[in-house]
Amino acid sequence: MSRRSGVLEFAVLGLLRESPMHGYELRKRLNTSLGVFRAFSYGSLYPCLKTLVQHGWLAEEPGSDAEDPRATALSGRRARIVYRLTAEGKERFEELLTQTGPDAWEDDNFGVRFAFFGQTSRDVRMRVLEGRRSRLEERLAKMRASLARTREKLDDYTLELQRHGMESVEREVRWLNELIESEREGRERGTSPPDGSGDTTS
Amino acid sequence: MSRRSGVLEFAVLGLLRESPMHGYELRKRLNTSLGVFRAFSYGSLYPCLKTLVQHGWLAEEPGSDAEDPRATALSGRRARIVYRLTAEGKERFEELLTQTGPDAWEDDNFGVRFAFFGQTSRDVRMRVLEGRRSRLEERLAKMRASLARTREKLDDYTLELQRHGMESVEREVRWLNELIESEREGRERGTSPPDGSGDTTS
DNA sequence: TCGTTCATGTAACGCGTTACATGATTGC
DNA sequence: GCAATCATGTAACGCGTTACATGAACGA
Repeated sequence: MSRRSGVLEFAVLGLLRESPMHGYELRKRLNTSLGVFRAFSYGSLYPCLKTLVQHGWLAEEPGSDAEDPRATALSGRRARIVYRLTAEGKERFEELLTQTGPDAWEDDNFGVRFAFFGQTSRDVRMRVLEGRRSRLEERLAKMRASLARTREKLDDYTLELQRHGMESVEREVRWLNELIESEREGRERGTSPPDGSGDTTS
Repeated sequence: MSRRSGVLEFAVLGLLRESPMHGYELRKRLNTSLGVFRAFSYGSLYPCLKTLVQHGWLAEEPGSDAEDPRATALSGRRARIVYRLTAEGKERFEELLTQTGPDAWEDDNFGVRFAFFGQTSRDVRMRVLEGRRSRLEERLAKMRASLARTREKLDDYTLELQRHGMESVEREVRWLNELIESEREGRERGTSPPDGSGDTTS
């Protein structure tokens, strides 16, 4: 077996849930819709697609003017392979959506998770948001403690760096608070996030 | 050969420049002074130390007695190996400091770079800061373009995510502007960013 | 004496990239 | 016809982690 990726698997399943696509297109979407944060390469994508097919979560479909991609490939003509999410694939995606990971799976890949909130039920959204918030706050506590211990020993640049780092984390916590709040005041539908205007405290 | 790490190498050389240390101690420093951002494990550290010794950039010392008061403050333990930066190591570090990398070496590891600004000359600091700023602005341009192209097709959560991402980047650009400004108004010395005072090195 | 922290190290794996190889389609 | 882009794929490497193994000293 190979490539039990995690993020990539999740993202692929999520994108294909909206509509079938071939690999090339898929990669472009990964780098625009989601990919402001993450940029995957073909070297990751194609092997991943293969294993997903092997698991039965995706099905290959012939491209537009060919019947069987493999057969046409042998006859010297390259057709694109369009991937479609199977019923099992849908289940799998659902499972991954719900999964409030045992590890830091939600931490590094929070962005990707968030990108699929439109597909997610409200209570899972809440769980993910609150989970991230609490981890960030934990981290913040550590930073503060560490800073209190070593403040005098650090030079000014290091100090400024830490200050800026903490500020960023604090800012994200506030952002999460807003999101959680706006989830809480009843938006059952998968749309309409907080508010259009980005006002943030300074 | 193994482990031509980059960041880790840089960080180790930089920390050892201040004072000799053994691996265990080194790792702790990596996870406090710098390590709010990066946390290295022994599995990376020890092999790295070995190759640095092979290159002649570090020298191993028996590490018991009182030649150096700081490194041996807790002496009496197991035969730990204290690493000291050689003259060649100092050169190497200098070289890495100056190196305005051909790749994204400055991008992912900007934090670590910044942490050693105290050791860095003002013009190099400027180059690094401006380099990062321009890369962030470039990225910002891409995000804006991509957003303009696909705005209608994205659901609200994705949109909010991108908005927040851009805001963060914009914020960092402003931070960099302040830093650059404060470098520009004549701080020839190796220290004294925004607030605080004091001088540690050079 | 027994668990914890200190201290050093290795092997295997994870997750992804770059570089390479191949061929088809489009546009000038 | 020839370059650029579309499209798929593999092999090798990069950079780091976790899990494991070892052992000395400290504290209760």
